[in-house]
Amino acid sequence: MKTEYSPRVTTDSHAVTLTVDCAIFGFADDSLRVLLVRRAVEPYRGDWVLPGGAMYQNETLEDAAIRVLRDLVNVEDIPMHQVATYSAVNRHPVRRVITSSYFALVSPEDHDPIAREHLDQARWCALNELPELGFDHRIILDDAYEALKQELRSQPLAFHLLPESFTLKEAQEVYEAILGEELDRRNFRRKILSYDFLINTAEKKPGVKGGPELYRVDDVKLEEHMS
Amino acid sequence: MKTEYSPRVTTDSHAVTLTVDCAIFGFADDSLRVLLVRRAVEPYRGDWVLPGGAMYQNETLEDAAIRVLRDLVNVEDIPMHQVATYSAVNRHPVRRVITSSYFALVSPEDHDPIAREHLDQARWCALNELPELGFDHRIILDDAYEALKQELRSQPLAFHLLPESFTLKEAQEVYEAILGEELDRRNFRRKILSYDFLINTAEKKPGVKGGPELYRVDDVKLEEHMS
DNA sequence: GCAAAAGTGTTCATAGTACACCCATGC
DNA sequence: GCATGGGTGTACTATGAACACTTTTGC
Repeated sequence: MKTEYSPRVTTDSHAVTLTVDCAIFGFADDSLRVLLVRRAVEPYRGDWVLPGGAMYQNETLEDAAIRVLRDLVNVEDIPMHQVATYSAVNRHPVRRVITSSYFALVSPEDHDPIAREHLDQARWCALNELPELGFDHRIILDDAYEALKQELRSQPLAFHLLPESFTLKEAQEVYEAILGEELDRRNFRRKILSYDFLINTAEKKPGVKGGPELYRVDDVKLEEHMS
Repeated sequence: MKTEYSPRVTTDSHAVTLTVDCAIFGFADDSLRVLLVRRAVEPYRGDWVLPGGAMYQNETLEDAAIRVLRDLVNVEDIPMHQVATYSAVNRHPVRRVITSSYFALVSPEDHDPIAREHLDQARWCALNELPELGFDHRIILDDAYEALKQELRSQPLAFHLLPESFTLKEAQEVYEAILGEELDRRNFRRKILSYDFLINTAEKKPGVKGGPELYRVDDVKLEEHMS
């Protein structure tokens, strides 16, 4: 681990710490999960929280969020979306800590998360089985989840969760898990096929009843749909 | 344009300043304006920027934004909306400054803005006549303007700009100025009358051709529409 | 062959957009 | 009385929601 300093933020007279907290969402076991870590130090020792950390001197907040993501699940090139900045005076019981939140959407099976430093556990937690979270992280998580859903409704940002080729049913299951609601199969088909980044491979997925067709994404055209 | 600023001797290499910058929008002379101030000190001396300032020790970012608003135009009880946080390492040429942006919508005629401290001018500037802005404030302003438009499309947040009673034409002019586009009179009527917070006062505005009817807002019901 | 899943099209409701006529008022 | 602006209603379009039947495959 690098020996970086987290900058002390000066306001008019006193020190404020600036951090990022990341809601890293992943799709596993047919449900949407979020990566939580458990604190091994005070305050909130033993409580689950969103992974986060102090911003370093020569990086942006987004850099810091990407670093947190990389250190935890060893994933890069995943877009981080800024959600909001939380600055309540007493949100940290000891110091003044202001945090900016980000969310990302990854494939959990890629790598196991690693609990580092002042953490003793890390796990993918289903959204409907959340423990109580330390600090104001439940609010941050809820806000991030709303932002994720809103983004997904207007942009196809979940296709990197799928394998190289996939059935529309699999894509629909990802959408349903993220949005937390069931979707009509035909309406879903029509909607995502109306984009033009899905390519029918003319192959059928073997071993599955019904013989579903396999699709893959045209990365160039998909990129055009991400504004 | 930009001139030389006094190079800073680094005394604390880990210091970051946390500020707010406010896009305070107002409706005057039939056009949407934004409050700009001119810097009287380096860096960006002589350049127009969004009003802002450092967050104090015992206030939130929102408190700071409200304070900036109050100090400049002496208006309170106006909702401030957080837009985003900007943390590019070199966005301030001298120090590391991270800023959170807010927007608000006020009636400019209420009070004249006051240039204080390290500012020498303040004025309401029409959005289509913007000067070049210092720092990255043009980007911040553009983002805030987009956020304002998006909010207005989904929430009736402009009615506090209107007098106690007003005609629908006057309301429409406010909407058109903010959204930057002309609206169809009948569609606009239908849309805002479909909400239930507008009360027809059964009076007509005197001195105006056509005899437009005066409306006022039911504050309780309006509040219900603000989520 | 039969159960389960995949592929396909139509209808309806809703929201937004475009548009034309009559009425009230100021001058 | 006439020009200007205010008030009203209808048709078109796009978008999302609801819904049923046929075809393919695993077993």
